[in-house]
Amino acid sequence: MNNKIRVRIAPSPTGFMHIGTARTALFNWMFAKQHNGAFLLRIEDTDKDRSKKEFEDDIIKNLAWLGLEHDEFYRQSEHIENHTVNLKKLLDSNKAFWCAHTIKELEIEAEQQRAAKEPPRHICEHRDIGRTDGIIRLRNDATDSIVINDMIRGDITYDPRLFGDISLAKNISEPLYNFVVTVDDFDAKISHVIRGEDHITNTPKQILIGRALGFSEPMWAHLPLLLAKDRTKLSKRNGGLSVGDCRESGYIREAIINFIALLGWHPKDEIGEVLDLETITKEFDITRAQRGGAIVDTEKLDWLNREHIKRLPPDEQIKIAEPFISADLKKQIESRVDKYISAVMPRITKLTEINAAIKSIIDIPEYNADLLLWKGKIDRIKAKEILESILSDITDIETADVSLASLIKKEGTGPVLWPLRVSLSGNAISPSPYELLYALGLDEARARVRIAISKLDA
RNA sequence: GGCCCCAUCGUCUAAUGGUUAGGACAGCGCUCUUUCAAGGCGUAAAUACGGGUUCGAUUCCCGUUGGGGCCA
Repeated sequence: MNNKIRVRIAPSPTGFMHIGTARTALFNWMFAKQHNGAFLLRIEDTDKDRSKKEFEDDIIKNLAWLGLEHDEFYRQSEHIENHTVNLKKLLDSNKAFWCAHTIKELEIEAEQQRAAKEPPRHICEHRDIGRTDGIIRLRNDATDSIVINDMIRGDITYDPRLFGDISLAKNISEPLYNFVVTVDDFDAKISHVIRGEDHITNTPKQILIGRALGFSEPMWAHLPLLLAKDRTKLSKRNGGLSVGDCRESGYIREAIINFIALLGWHPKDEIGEVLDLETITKEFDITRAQRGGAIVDTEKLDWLNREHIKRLPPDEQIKIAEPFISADLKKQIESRVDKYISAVMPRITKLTEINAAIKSIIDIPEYNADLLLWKGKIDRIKAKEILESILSDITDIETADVSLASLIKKEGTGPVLWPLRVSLSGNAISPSPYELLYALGLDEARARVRIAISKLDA
């Protein structure tokens, strides 16, 4: 099968994986899934000085965590011989040549062109002198317009004369970016190149290089960039979020996937915006992607995180929350960890808030007896009477809600639940009395009610 | 500096010649409720500007402005 869909992401391991990379990965992954194709991960590690194993590991780990598993993996550095072979091919066929101009000379030329408002390009007079030092360039004689047929943007036209002789490699074993990408993509039989808009200008050069090598041209799609608040390209410096940071600050994978999918693409109104990966993949259409850059604003991420947490089944909630609970706290609540998590989960935005939320239940503050009096509508005597009824009625946590229901029927909702809430939490603001009851357990709950009664006596 | 891309509420976006310019988040208000949150209901908020084309432009064309990217 020659026409199998094959896509890739090609991050360089020079920093922690940021959400822009994740978004490109997601769109590629979905495109592959939709067409029963393959999704490749290529680590662009040719820059030895800046590439680090740590970052490569981070990319692999977070891609997996997000659920965007790749079908094939390779490192660019492992393909160097292949780059050299192709470089030689070009040199031998006289399609490439050595340019021996010094960096200094090139800089001066660029400066002059700039001053004269000419396009910055180097048309080299070393083309046919047969030197074998300097850098390797492509002999660029193209005059016909190069048209990129972009799946998102339509036709983009370039005049190839504006590029001059494109640089390919520093030497026979040190190829440059555009050359490497072209060779690797062809080699991996990439059918569709889906990448960020920052690569649009590289595309015509890659097309030219591909043509010289006799390669078939892939389809192109250039995604809008993710922008920081100041509208510049999102990067580590201007507050760009890394996927690892998001995870550590308590965003769950479903929320992150949903959030980045909405940056540059939008589902039909009818199905809403809170969606899982499967649904997004089903609905996604690359040709309908947005063309303008998108500012990353985490307010919506917060909302999506809450929504997705709420949608998780209870046992799953416990599973994802547990790693966020500190060792000290775990020791303190031991066997009741699950119950505390369940009590607190529906009202938190990020998983990192869970420690504080649980602590606020455990550490009951000192409070004034008057707080027990619901909206001033019951007096101390009544409050005490109700709390004593609660104490005698609730003898089993499993049937607590039934006992409370009958008491509420007699006394009213507020008069019963308010003093109970305050007794159990010491606060006017807290999870519901029911949730507190289940979290604290019968013994602790009863102890707290007794304290409340004694306060009313005082 | 050259070339390329882009332009709808604060933000993410829908509407590919005919809509009271729609939705979501955030904001504000009301409401429900045992508190808070959530929920429900409501409200405010946008087609950058100027020319065309057309019976009719958010939509097509040109220009301006603005933003972004790549190159060196």
